[in-house]
Amino acid sequence: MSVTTQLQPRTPLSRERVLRAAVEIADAEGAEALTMRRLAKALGAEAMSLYHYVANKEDLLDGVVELIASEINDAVDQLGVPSAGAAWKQATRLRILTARTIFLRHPWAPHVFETRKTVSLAVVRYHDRLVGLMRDGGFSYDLAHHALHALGSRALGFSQELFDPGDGAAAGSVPAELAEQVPHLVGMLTEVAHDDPDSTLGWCDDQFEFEFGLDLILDGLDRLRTAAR
Amino acid sequence: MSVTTQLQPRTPLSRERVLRAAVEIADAEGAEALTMRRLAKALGAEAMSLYHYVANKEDLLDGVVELIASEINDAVDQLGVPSAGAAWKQATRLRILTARTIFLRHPWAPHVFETRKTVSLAVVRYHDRLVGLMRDGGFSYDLAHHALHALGSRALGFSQELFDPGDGAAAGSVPAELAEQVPHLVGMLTEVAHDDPDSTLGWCDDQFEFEFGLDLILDGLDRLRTAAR
DNA sequence: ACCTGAACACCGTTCAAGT
DNA sequence: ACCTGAACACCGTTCAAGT
Repeated sequence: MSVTTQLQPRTPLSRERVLRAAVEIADAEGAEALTMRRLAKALGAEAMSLYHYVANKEDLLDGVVELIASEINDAVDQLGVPSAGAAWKQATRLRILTARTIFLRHPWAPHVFETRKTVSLAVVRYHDRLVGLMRDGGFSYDLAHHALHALGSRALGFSQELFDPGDGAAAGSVPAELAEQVPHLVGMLTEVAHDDPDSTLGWCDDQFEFEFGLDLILDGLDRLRTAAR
Repeated sequence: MSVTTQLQPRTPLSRERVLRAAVEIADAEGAEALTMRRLAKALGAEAMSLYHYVANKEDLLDGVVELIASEINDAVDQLGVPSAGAAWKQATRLRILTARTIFLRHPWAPHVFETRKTVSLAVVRYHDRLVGLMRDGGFSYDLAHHALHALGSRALGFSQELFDPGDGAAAGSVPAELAEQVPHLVGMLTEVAHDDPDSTLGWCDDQFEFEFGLDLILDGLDRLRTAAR
C-alpha cells in the first residue's frame, strides 16, 4: 500500500475553488446540474467535504452571486467615463450595458441572483456606485432611491421576460382558433415579423429590447432630474 | 367489513380541484410547501393519484399559473374604462394595478410565473388586451411590441426586486466599515429614512415604488406615442 | 375508470468515524 | 485539520397491481 494515489486533488480545497467550480458547472451544464454531489465530483472530492467551505447549498449560491457580482464590479470599475451633470446618463448606460456582458456569459445567473434571501456585499457595492453616478448628475438621494427601484434588475444588466411576445412568429403558424382569441398579438406578430424577415425564430432581439427599456427609464429619470432643479 | 369508510373524498378528484388545492397550499404555507405528497394529502388521496390529472409537477405549476392568470383576466375584463386616444394611459395603468391586487393575494406566484417554460394562454390573452389598449391610444404594433418588453413582468403587476435598498435602515445600525465601502447608499439610506420616520423596518413602500416605475415607463411610452404621430 | 403500495433514482444534510 | 462512508429524511416519478 505504499503506492500513493496520484489522482487525488493536488491543490487542497478552498471556498474560492469550490465557488469557481460551481460557476464552471453552471456555465457548462446549467444551474440544475449544480448539485453538491456533482460539484464534489468535479473537485475530486466527496459531497460532504464541501461543507467545510460552505455552510449549505444556499450559502454556496450566495457565494456564487458574490463571485459574479465581483466579476461585474471589476469590469465596470475601470470604465472611467465622465459622469458630471448631463453625462450621468451615458455613464450609467455604459455601466449597465457593461454589467450585462457578464450575464451574457452566465445565462443561468439571473435566476440565482433573484432567489437570494441575503444581500451580497458586491451587489450592494455595485448599486452604491450607480447611485454615485446619479449624484454626479445632480440627483437627490430620494430620486436616486426611486431610480434603483424603477430599474430593478435592469440596473445589473438583465431583465427576466415572462414570455417572448414573438414566439411562434413563423408567420401563419398560428392556429386559427388562437388567432381569434388573441387578435392584437397575432396582428402585432405578423406585422413585426414582416418588417424583419431575416429572423426565422425568436425574432425579438434581446439586446435591442433591453436597451429600449433601459433608455425609456433613463430618459424618464433624466427628465425628473432636470425638472427638480 | 361492510362499514363503508366515510373519510374518503366524497367529490372525485379533478384537474380543477387539484389546481385549486395547490393554490390554497401555496397561499397558506408558501410555494416550497407545495409537494406532490403534501398536495395529495390535502385532497385525501395518494400522491400517485394526482398523475391522472397533471402530467407532472411542471404541468401542475403551469396549471396554477393558468388559474391565477384567469383570476386576473376575470378582474380586469370588467373594468370598462375609456381607452381611446390619450386615455390609453390611465386605462392601462388601472388595468395593471388591478392585476397587481391578485398578486398581493398570492405573493408566491411571481416566482412561479417566472419559472414557466411554456406560455400560458391566459397570460397571452392578458397581454393581448393590453396591446388592445395601446392600439386604442394609437400605438403602432412595433411600439406596442417594444412596450411589452419594456414593461416586462410589470405588465402583469409585479416586479421582483433583487434587494431592498432600504434594508437595515434603522438609521445608525450600519457598521462603520460598511459605511465606508458604500457611502452613497448609506447617505441615501439615512436621508430617506429621516424623511419618513414612521417606517421602522422596510421603509420602501412597495406599492409606491411599483407605481413610480410604472408611471415612468407609461409616461415614456406616451411621449413616443405622440412623437410618432 | 380510477386509485394506490412499494420501489427507484435522485436530492441536501447529519453523524460518527477515519487519517 | 481535513476529509469521508453510511445513513436519514425528504423529493418527483415508474411500475405493476388493486378495485
